[in-house]
Amino acid sequence: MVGRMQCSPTGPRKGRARLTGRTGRPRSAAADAAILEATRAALVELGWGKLTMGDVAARAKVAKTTLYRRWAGKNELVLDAVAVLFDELELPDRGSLKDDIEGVVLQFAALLARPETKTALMAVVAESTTDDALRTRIREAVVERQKRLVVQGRQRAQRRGELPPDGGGPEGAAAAARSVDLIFDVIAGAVVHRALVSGEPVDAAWAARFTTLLLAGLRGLESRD
Amino acid sequence: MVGRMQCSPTGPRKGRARLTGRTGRPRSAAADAAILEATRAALVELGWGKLTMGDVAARAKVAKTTLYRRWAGKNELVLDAVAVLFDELELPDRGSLKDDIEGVVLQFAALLARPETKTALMAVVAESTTDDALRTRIREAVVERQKRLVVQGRQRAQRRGELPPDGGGPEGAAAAARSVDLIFDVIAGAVVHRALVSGEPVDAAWAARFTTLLLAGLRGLESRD
DNA sequence: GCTCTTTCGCTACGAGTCGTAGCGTAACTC
DNA sequence: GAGTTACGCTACGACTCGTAGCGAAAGAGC
Repeated sequence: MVGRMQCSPTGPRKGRARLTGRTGRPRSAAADAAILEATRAALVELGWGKLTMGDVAARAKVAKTTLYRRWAGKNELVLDAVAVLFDELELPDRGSLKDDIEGVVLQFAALLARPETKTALMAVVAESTTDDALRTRIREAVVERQKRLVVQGRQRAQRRGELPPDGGGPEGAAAAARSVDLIFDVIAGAVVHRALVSGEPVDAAWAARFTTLLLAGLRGLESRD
Repeated sequence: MVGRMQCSPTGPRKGRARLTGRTGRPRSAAADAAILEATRAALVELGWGKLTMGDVAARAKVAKTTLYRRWAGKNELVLDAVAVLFDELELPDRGSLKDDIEGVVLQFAALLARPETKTALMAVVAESTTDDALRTRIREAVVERQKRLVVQGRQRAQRRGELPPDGGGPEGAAAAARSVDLIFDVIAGAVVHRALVSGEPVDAAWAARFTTLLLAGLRGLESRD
């Protein structure tokens, strides 16, 4: 729920918000769900370019004005509609760093194979190049949240002894953060580029080759850093 | 000139086309240049989302109908307008594979830092997910043409002895082609992701770290492939 | 020169989308 | 019950799209 304009849909209140709860008719949580679902359906059928606010409203069976009361525009709506899909990504423990990476690469590829995610992700990123607020939202809703997978995989590999532990002190923490950022960009970037720009399949064979490359690089990088 | 509808702008004819040359008033090459330049200017000022065909026509001082006579729509026009920028990329020989890669990474980053390229590239790729013809054009006009940089860098490194030579026979050639594809997706993907999705700068320090990672991976990959 | 062919600029048009305003009604809090 | 907010609906001006039709311009072929 990144692009919501005000707040407080119907549902359980948190903390002292119960006391300061706003009066009046609450927003329908069901409408929210219907709108986001309708947005995803419209993305599948029409793609980003031909998707219109009026069409989404009709699918969700809400008034067009209700859409504009909650989201500033198409960008924010679509971002919210697809951001939740990225939270489904997980990092199952397959016993080795190589298998962990291959697993997450294939999972990510499956997500990007869905028509609603691929058309929406690229389009929203494109719009974010001329909209700073949108860029911030993308970072919060997608980028930063998925870095957890890299952090998690790295910790596991360090526990297994496959990678050296972080250096001590603030310096070591900064170096570790830089490594996480770099690895994240390499993995996500390579998969996205292969799938959407090159337009070729991210299958098990490619994932294996990519992982081999990355793993060799990781050992070289970590041993000297 | 990928998205042109028919052909033959004013200019020197090639081969026997001189004899079979069509009669009638030729298309204005100056108008072509003005339109593409106007498109880039509009991209800078408005970004993909707010760019309109009417606006481009006004900037280029041509009639809107002239635009539609040459390009099917916004997608094709913008692709042609930015594709030429990618041809400026070169691979200067800096003496070592590491320096060559760092150089091309920084060059690519500088290209992606330009507002017209970043907003256009992502948007056109997004549209291509629901338009097969457009996807093919992107591959021809951008992707395949830039793979030359990888091929070139690889050959240089092999000549220097920094990488092992390709294996013999059709099998070796296929493996080499797969390697080129993989490396291309990793380099281009990582830089694009860092610059546009993560939204952080691709500076010399990042390029050095990335190159170190890739280089270690390359040696590991090539030695066993 | 002349004719033929194609492109050009211009105007006008219906269709579709945008985002908002206004209104009466529904839902919930105190 | 009073107060407040969300909702559905309609209508609207502004804008963009992509096309059609016209007369004029620019070159090719004779």
